[in-house]
Amino acid sequence: MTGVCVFSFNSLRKVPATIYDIAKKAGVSIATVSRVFNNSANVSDKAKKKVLAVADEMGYHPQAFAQGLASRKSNTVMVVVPVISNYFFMEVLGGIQDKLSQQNYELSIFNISPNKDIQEQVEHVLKRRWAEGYLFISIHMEEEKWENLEKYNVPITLIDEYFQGFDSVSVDNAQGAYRATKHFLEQGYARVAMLSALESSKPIKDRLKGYKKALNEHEIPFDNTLVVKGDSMNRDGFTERAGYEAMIKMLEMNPMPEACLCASDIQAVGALKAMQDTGKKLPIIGYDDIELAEYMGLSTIRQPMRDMGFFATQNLLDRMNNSEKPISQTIYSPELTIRSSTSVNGV
Amino acid sequence: MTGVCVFSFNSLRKVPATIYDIAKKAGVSIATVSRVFNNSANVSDKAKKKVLAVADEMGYHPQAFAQGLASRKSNTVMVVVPVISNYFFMEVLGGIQDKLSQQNYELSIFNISPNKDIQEQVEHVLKRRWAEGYLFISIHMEEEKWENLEKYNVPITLIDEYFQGFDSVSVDNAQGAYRATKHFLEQGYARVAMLSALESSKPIKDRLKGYKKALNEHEIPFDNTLVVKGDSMNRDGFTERAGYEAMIKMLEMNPMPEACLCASDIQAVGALKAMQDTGKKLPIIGYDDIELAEYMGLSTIRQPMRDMGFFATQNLLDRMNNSEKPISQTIYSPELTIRSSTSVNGV
DNA sequence: CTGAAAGCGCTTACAG
DNA sequence: CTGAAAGCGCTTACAG
Repeated sequence: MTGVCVFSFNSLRKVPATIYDIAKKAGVSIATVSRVFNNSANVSDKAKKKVLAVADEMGYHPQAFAQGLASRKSNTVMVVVPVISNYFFMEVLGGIQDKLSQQNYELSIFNISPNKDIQEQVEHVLKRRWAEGYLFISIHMEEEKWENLEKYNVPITLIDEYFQGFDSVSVDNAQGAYRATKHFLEQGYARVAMLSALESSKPIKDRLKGYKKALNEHEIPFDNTLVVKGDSMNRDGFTERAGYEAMIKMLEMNPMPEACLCASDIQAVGALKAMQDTGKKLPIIGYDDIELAEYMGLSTIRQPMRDMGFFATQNLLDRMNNSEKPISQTIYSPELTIRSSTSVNGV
Repeated sequence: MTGVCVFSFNSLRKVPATIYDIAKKAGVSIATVSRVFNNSANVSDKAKKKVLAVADEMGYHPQAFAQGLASRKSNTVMVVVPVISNYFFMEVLGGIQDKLSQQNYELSIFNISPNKDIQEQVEHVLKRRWAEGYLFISIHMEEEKWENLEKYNVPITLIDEYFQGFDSVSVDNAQGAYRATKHFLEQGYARVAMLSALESSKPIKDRLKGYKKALNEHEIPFDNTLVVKGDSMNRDGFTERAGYEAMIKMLEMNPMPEACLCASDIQAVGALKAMQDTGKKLPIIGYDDIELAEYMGLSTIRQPMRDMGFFATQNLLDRMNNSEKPISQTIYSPELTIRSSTSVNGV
């Protein structure tokens, strides 16, 4: 019954070695073992080798939580997001990882539930002191609520949101919508529609401003009926489905809009499908420039999502190392990329 | 200079309250405070209220690391992935979050770097004992290496990988490719191509098997030239670009393949673009059924990514609560979803 | 229901 | 270069 023996042997080894075990076996003090693993201070080569050998043999490695408590450093960066499964976050996360992988930090993710009070959840997270620094992606709150977070005195960088008390990295949403609308108006289209999403969401609010501004410059009165959204409102309406629904509505209008600016590429994909299904067509511009956009011939407003994640993380790490660093507000300017979806022949 | 006063006041509060501060101020022992926050045991209503009031006033909340060390529970689930910014992982992650948000666990993410030794990285992560349970997504290793992990005696669930020593949740890749190929063959196509990716990647290997099996059943000899991949190999070639490149190659073949099975929807998107750019066309089937597929009219092999994440997490939590639970291997059967990309008229 | 006390596994001045 | 010792902020039997 060798199998059983092996098993019980494993069971005995269940309790992992601690720094004491290593110290004893290596014939040194725990302080020395600790120093070796922090490859800090000056430890004799001999001691170091011995410790490493014993540690390897016993499969020892310092336990993160004990280290964290004793050193008062968690070595963790926490990303706080509203929903995880979303193109924008995925790209931003990619950038965050690119930066973080160069360092030696753990990455934790905290999902803000849309059903509970945001501020409460955020404060709860901060109070636990799980991480040394926080990246908030697309978390939108009123000024006073952000202000209220300053007292935690912990490094925070905002992505896709702005508040003067914290470092932030965002894109000028109004500018993006303005450029897209302007483009259409300059092409001679007058009835330019906006394929929208949840009105109360921050990006929509800002983009609506840019849309109106462009109309205004061309002395075209704002027409509320030209701002259309779908009925499906999961993910605040930033989905293929919602885009499809909205475009169907537009195509049924009489007269039809002449051109359309979409709140996201993903909605634009739905919109393209709607045009295809109905056989009707109008030029559209997306928003984001996700990787797919190029392959779908979708004209779009480019947001440098990956760069934003990378840069924000760099910024956060800088602040973690130097809390006196002046607060920086970085605002990217989105660019219009023209592809086939804006041409008269369509896709 | 009120502003300055407020600031210095905040600075003084920099050191967060501990359980001792709360205990003293509430006139109870630290044990009682601890009990209140673990809403465990029996604490008198009076004491509870008092503690909670004081804690709220001082902005106190137990510190995660200290709790973790003392209780020997990290309350964390760690997801180990090769790349973070990828459609498949994003969807699986979504499922994981769906499940985890019902519980009270932290989510950590560890990125395996493709440049370093996988096993080493994995072992390092386990040794740190950061999490109570681990979800490995698309991490592929040889049997012995997985075996070697058993000694850590920690709950692990594999997603998109199989090893008999751990719980696993995967999809039958051979089966998926088999079904897609079979579909084409039954339609009467003989020269069915496979738009591939990095040959050494596990899913590609398995899918190639299914592809061959179907050919074999129809007594069609395997033709290596019909297995084509792109030149861009980032993300192992599972990108729009690689799909585009591969399809261009196929369309230049003489004679052209009659139909094509793609290794992922994202590659299929690139392939569609290639067909459009060249004006040539052949029926294709994707793989994954990402949300976009429906809107692009892409026929595809459906993998229940979100479900897999959800189910795997449930499985992991179960094991964390009961290490005696028998090992379970869950294998999903992928289904073929027919849309317009397989019809003769194309998309 | 409650408290005193030991312990979780490390780090880090301090003294040598 | 090295060790003894205090401390990080909690949890949890144990005894009452």
